[in-house]
Amino acid sequence: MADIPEKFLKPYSPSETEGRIYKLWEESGLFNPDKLGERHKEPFTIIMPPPNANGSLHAGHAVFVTIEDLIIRFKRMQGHKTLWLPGADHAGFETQVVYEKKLEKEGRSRFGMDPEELRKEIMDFTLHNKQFMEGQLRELGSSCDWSREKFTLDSDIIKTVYGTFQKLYNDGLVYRGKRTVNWCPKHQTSLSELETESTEEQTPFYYLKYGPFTIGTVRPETKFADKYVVVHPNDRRYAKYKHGDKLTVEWINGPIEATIIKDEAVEKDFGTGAMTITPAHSQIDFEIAKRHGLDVEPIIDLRGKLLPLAEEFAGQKITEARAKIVEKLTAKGLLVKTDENYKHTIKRCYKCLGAIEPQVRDQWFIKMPPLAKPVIEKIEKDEIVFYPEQYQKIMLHWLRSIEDWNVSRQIVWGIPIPAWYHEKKCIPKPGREEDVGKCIETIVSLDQPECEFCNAKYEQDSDTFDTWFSSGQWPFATLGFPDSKDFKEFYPTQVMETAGEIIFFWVARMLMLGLYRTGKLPFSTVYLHGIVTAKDGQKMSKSKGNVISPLELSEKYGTDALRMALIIGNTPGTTTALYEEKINAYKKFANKLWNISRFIFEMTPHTGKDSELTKEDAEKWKIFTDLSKEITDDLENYRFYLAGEKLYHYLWHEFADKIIEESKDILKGENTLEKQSRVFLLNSVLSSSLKLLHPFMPFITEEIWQSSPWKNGSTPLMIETWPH
RNA sequence: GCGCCCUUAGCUCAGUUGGUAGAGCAACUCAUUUACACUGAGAAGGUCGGGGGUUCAAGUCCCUCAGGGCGCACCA
Repeated sequence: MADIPEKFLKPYSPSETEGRIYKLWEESGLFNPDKLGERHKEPFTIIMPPPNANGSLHAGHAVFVTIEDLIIRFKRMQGHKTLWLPGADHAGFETQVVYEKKLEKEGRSRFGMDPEELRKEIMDFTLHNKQFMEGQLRELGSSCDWSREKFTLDSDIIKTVYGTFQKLYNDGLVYRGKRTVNWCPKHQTSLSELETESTEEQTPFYYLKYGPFTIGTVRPETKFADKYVVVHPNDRRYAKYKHGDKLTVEWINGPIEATIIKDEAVEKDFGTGAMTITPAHSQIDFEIAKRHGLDVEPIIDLRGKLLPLAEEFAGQKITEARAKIVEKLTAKGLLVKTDENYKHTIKRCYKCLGAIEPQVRDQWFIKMPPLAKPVIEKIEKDEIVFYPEQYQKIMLHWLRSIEDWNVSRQIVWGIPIPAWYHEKKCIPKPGREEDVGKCIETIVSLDQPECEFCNAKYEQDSDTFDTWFSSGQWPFATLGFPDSKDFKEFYPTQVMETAGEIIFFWVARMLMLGLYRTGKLPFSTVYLHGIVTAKDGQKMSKSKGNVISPLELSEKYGTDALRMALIIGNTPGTTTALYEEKINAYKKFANKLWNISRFIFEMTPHTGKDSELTKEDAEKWKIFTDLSKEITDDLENYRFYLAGEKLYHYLWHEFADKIIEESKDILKGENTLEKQSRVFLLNSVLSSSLKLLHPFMPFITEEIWQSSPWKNGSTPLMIETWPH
């Protein structure tokens, strides 16, 4: 019997342990790859997906922290020079929406506020949350290098982002132009395709008399100024009309001169095969208008209200105006019939689920096909490994049908677009009178440009970048592209681990922008975890009231138990249910491990010397080392769920239930050789098991290690050598 | 429309290149000052969604049907 620390006489207490252990790691400096010893040569890098600094961490964050920390701890023990670079995301639109809700509660609104004032307020809010979030990452055991932490609004990040925009502009891959954008009338900004979602709805489909034509529409409220009627060039029903023919028709607010347009975009079999177009509020109509040089007249303002063109309906919200307009159409005898069973999909803002109102606006776009092409080629050559592998196909499918990306947002919370526009007034500088008209209207530049020819000023674009434009450059921007030591040493990184949900938003953009800017793909492995759901498989959401906070769980059951619950049963890409019974099971496991250690420390005074194993013990050792190899192999191949389960099963039902139970008789017995062999076996299995288990349950394994007789000076378990 | 995935024990899910089904939880029967009740022992539970094919051998590969989920794009 040996004396053991008193704490082993009580059940394992995470709350008395975790803070102390984290401090021990952090003070050792070993999260920083530069502080790791000689053994750690080959770099292994993970760039953390920066959590949004606008709230608490949720279960999804806990998953990424657990998986990434697991990989990093495993690689660190194997002897890699590991860098896990943490960050925080200003999360442009997301944060602005969160902040707007806060303003709303306070009875305030962002509209009418001074943009600079608003920006400052959101910055304070974000920085406060950022600090809070960092504390939570620590509680979850993150062994990331805090000395290299980055924020998406750091000046060096912005500089890199501007550099990329400038390069895209110089290469002709950026353009500014009038195009139909997804406009959210509530949030007063345009959105990318990814930021909208479609819902199917049943909407009345109206057939309206438009002169000799009958046209179909679901949106009579946009039709006031419709002066083009479009039919397919091969439609025999309308063969007697020629492209460009004009005729006067009686319309909603009186007679209107209509022009006939023939365009192949019209489906002959849909409706009557004839439609009028509203180019200002429909992408397809806009494209038709562009092809034929037609007028584009706005009908709806940015708040979703009808413009003066609508005469008596002006100022009304489109949703309210529709019924009244239909009433008027009916009264005028223009309504032919209504199909009440028509189903179509409409786009909605992914945040407020309000209907998107297409608007034609001047916006910045990035040409995506040229950026996607080289990435597609690399993926086809298997230069990236996807876990789960079906995401390779999903990614290729998306990249092959990619569309240009609207990167300008009409919100203040973000990185301002470095574009400058020439003032309207233009008085030539003395002596440059003959250069009138040569002034460059738009300049992309970091600094305020000066006009060569006149005294006019350049004003900066008031829009900001889509957050994902800057996040898409995160791996090389955080490492100090292009010249820093870190960039040269740690780029390209090894693994990108993130939520499957943001594969297009983020992963695809990082691949494209990373390859474009640095010539190399930013990572060689993509691991995508699924959504964490409640026990019944329902998505966690505040409105359902089934959200469970990872920090509360970690306080109640211990971080290690939470981590195990998040790893085991969590295969890449699939949803994982997280619930208290499951976490509790691993809390019990932590205690089991605690008592295994207590038994061994108490009953088997460690001699510090290797002993010869009996034939029986050698067999047991062989079984363990085989398992250890299997676990290493599982971890190398990202099968964390399997490795975790195997360790759990072995330690509890083999080591504790069988080996330790039978050891009781051996240790009480008289056979010295058998006893020495068994003492050596128990110590060896436990010390190696703690190492194997450390990436999964870092706190308790480190705590036990610190009390163990085989501890190597002050070296934490965190950098002990991985068992071979 | 285009694409991806799922269906295995009551529940949640594993099952890596085809070798004859596993874990956790729940439920059942015992044990009860044990390193640990945050426990142990034991037993029970599945024709692997249906059908067909390839094979000596299929939960695993191919085809097909049914049910479910997801992504992308859509005609006013």
